[in-house]
Formats: sequence, structure tokens, C-alpha cells
Amino acid sequence: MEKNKSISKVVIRRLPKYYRHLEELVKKDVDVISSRELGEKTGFTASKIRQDLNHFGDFGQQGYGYNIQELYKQIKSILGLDKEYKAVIIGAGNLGQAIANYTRFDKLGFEIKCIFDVNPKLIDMKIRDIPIRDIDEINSFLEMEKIHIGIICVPKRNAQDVTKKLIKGNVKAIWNFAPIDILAPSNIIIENVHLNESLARLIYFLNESDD
Amino acid sequence: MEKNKSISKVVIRRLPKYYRHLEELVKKDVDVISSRELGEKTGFTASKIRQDLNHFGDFGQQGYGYNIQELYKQIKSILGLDKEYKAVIIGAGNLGQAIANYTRFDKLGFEIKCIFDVNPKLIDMKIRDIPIRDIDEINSFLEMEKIHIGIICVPKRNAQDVTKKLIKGNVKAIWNFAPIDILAPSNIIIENVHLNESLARLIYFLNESDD
DNA sequence: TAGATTGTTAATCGATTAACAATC
DNA sequence: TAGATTGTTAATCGATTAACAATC
Repeated sequence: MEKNKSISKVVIRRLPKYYRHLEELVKKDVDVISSRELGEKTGFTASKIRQDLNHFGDFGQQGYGYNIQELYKQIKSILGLDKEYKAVIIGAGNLGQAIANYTRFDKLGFEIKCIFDVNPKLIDMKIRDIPIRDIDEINSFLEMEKIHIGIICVPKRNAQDVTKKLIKGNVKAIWNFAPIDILAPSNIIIENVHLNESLARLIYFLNESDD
Repeated sequence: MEKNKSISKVVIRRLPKYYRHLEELVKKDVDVISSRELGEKTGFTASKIRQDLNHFGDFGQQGYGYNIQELYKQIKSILGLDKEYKAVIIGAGNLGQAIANYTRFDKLGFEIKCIFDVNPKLIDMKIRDIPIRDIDEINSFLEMEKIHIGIICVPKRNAQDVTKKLIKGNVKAIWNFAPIDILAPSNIIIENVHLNESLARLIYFLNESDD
């Protein structure tokens, strides 16, 4: 069943999109979809989709298409979305609060255990039952509770320092919203959300389209 | 000077990162940098960097390196960051407010003119001098004022509808934070920030690293 | 001049697309 | 069976890396 011999990153990048569309099809009680139809939804070519899905099991049937239920479950499992993850947010500013309030992530098996900040005014407040604590307590907190993911929502000048604290506390993955390339050992997973770069790209294409 | 014969998308994706590092070097008053050194900062190979930069002018000097000031200015201009852009946010929830409050975007020549929402409690409030108005007023607002960029921060079920309103109001680019692939004519620029996909990738690599 | 580093071409690598036999 | 669609190989395309002559 598993053919997981190091699937390339470009394939992995596409998986969450497959997952999202399959989820909607499951909700709509659709049973089967062909690579061509899935291509229309995702914008990928049918050929690319067949190549991608073949990296994993074989849930396709010739002359028929793909079983949506099975494919959905399988991709969910490949992405690891059938497990539970604990996270903390560092930085209770607007962005940190927005993420804490975003309940949709729950569906990815994702629970935010605590938010840390330096601002005394915020400390001991709660966001959706999630407590905000003093950043000085993060060390002892991480010793007490196994946390998988640290979400960095602090200004960029503090991002590297926060990273160190997280790594010391045995956090294995960092979701970084600070506009900086944080440094970490190679066994630490880093996923950057660089909104400024995204916006800069948008502006580039906006100008290009004017020509 | 311009060799802008359709630069490939992978190169464009890298430009904002060059820009960010060059900006810091400018601040530090560094004059020159070699492709090798810039490679250490960005994580790209020196060879790739030389190829990339050659798509544009020639600000390199053999035996010497790249003039940082010039290169910075040029990339700024290529990205279109030396112009002014007007934007509106649709959706004054946590995410919309976080973006409205994020002053760092100002440096990209980016001004948020108005926020629209359906919630009567929010309407007529202000975020950093930016007024929140009723979504029903968006049509007349967009007729009055030329807006370049619409920022979608509404729930996914409303995203497509909002898109239509923006396009009707002559908005040319959409920065989409809703977890859905919105549909628009091909002349409309769409830049997606799919946080759920980003998180799903993070979780995948987190699991993979456990093996 | 000698040393360094770019600009640029050629070689390699990887990803996408096309094609079609296998098979449901 | 006939029609449809996958699975998979081969062909194409594009991006990256290597190499080195040009030149500051």
C-alpha cells in the first residue's frame, strides 16, 4: 500500500488542495471522480493528478475513476491530519489573536494550548478559553506539556529569540509569520507565511498586467 | 536596461526575498555583495542568483560583486514597490483587523482605504483611521475611488460573491485569505494565502520527520 | 598584474505533458 | 461487449547546477 519513497516537495505542496476539494465532495456525497473532473476543480492537468495519486496507493479504477471516500481518507492520513497536535502561539497581537480565534484549524486536529506575550495588559486574559501567559513562563510550560507546533506571531526582531526558546522546549515545528528567515537545526520543521512576500508578488503581477 | 521578456514565475517568486535581504543590507550601509554571500543569506545557490539577476539589468561587476543600492532600487522598481496602491478589506473579523493594523505593509506603498463588513456592530467603527462601512456601500464606494487591490477576509461561503462585487467595481487584483479557489476572469490577478494548506504541509513534514 | 567574481553557455536534473496499453 | 478512464512509460519542457571565459 505504501510507496512512500520520498515523494517530491511539489507533490506534497499539491496534496492539501486535493484534500480540500475531496472534503467538499465527501460532504456532497459524491462517490466517484475522474482525474479529468478533479483537474477542472483544482486547475491541475488530469495527467499530473494521475501521476500524483499513483505515488500513494491505488484507489483508482480503470474506466471508472477514483473512489472519493477512500482517496479522501488516504490523503488525510498521508498528510497526518488524522492525528492530534498541540500548539502554542507566541505573540498575542492582532495576528496571534486572529489565529487563536480561527476555529477552522480545529478540523486539522490542531489545538492551541496557550498564548504567550510580553504585554502585561494581555496576560491572564483569555481568547476562546485559551489563556494568555507571560513569555517568561514558556520554558516551564513547555517542560510540563508536550507541544508539537510553535506559532510565531511576534515582531521580526524577536522571532529568532522566540525560536530558540521553542527549540529548547522540544517543539518540533514552527509556523512562522514573522517576515524573516529564522534559523534552526535541520530537524526542526519550519513553514513560513511571509505575507509581505505574497503582497509583493501580487503587486508585481498587478503592474505586469498593465503593460 | 529592461530585458523583461516574460520572466518565469519561479524567478518572480524569489524576488521579494532578494528585496528583503537587500533592504537590510542597505540599512546596514553595506555597499557590495557577491552572489556567494547573498546565497548564504537567502539559501539560494550563487549560480541561481547570478542567473536570476541577469534577467534584469547588469549591476554586477566582475571581480567585485553587486552594488547593493542599485540592485535594491532596481528590484524595488521591478516589483512595482515604488508606486502607490489603494486597497480595501472585505471582512472586519480578526483577520481583517489584523491586516488593517499591520503597519508594515505601508512600506510597500500600500494604503488601505476602507473596510467593509455586514456586522452592524462594527460599522462606523475605525481601525487606525480606516473606517468600517456596510458592505452594501461597496459598489458606490468603488465607483467614487479607484481601488487597485481587494483583500478578502470573509468566510469562504461569501468569498465568491465578494469577488464579483470587487470585479464589478474595477478592482484589478485580489488578495484572498478565504480557504477556497475563487473564480475570476484571467485578467484579474489573484494571490491566495491559504493558511490551512500551509498548516497541512507543516503537519505533513512534522510527521515525516518522525519516521 | 593577480585574484576575484560576474555573465553566460552547456550539462544535468526534475517535473510536466502526451500517449497508449491495460483493464474495469 | 464497447466505452471510459486509469496506470505507466516515453517525450518534452523548464529549471537548476556546473563550468569557465570575460573582465573588473
